[in-house]
Amino acid sequence: MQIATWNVNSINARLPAVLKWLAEAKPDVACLQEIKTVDDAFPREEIEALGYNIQTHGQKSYNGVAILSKLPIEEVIPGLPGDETDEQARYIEAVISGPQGPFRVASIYLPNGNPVMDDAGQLTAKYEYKLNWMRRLKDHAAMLLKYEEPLILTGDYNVIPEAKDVHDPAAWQGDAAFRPETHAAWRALLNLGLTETFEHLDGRAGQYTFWDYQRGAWQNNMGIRIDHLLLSPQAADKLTGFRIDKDVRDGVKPSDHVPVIGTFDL
DNA sequence: ATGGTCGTCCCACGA
Repeated sequence: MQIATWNVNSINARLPAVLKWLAEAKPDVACLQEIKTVDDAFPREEIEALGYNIQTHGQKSYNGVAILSKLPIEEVIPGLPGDETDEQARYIEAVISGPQGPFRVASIYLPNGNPVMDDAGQLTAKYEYKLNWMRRLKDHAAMLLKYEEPLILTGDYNVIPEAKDVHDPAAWQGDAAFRPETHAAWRALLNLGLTETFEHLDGRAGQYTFWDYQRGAWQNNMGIRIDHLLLSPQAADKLTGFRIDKDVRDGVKPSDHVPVIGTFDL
C-alpha cells in the first residue's frame, strides 16, 4: 500500500505531470495540496480514468487540497476543525477501505506564515495564523489518536524540522518554516505520539522535497524538506518503506515540490 | 551583481 503526498502548485497547470506520475508510481492513495481551484474545475475525468476515486476541498486561486484513492473512500471531513471563521481550504480527511480494514488519511496544506515580522517588529497576522493552525492541528490529531486506528497525517507542513533538512540553515534562519515557535509547535504535535516517517526509516541529511523556482535552486540542490508523513502507532507498526520521487522535479513544467511516498502493510 | 520564477488572473500577491 503506497500512500503519497504532493504539493502540485495548481492541479490544472500540473495535470500532465500529475497524470504521468500517477501512471508510473501508481500510488494507492495520493494526497494533493495547492490544487488552486474550486471543486467544479478539478480535472476529475482524467484522473478517474487512471482508477482513482476523488475527494476535493477546493478554493478559488489559492490553497485547496484533495485525496485520490484507488480504494473506496468512506467518511470525508473537509476543513480543519476548531475555527468556524477559517475560510482557507487547507485540510481534508478521509477514511479509506483497505484490504485489511479501514485507515484514515489527511491531506494537509499548513500555512506558510511568511513574513514573520512587521515593520514594528511584531509578529504578523500571517505568522499568528500559522501558529494557531498548528495548535488546531495538534488538538484534532489528539482526538483522532484516541480512535487507535491506522492514521496518516500527510502533506506540505511548511516546517523544516532540523538544520540537516535545509541546504543552508543560516539562509533560512528567521523564516516561518524554521522559527523556534514553529519548531515548538512541530514538536508538540510529534509529542502526541506520532511517528515521523522519514526520521523513523532514514533520517539522513540533505534529502529535500522542495526547491524554489528562483535562483537555480534545483540545479544547485538548494532545497528544504517540508513535506512529511506523520503516523499513529497503528500506522507506524505497518510502515515498510519511504521514498522521495525527486526526479519529478526535472520533468516538464514541474511543481516546486516533489512527491513523498510511504509504503505500508495495510 | 540586492535580481532572478511560477500560478492566478489582469493586477499585484502568494509562495
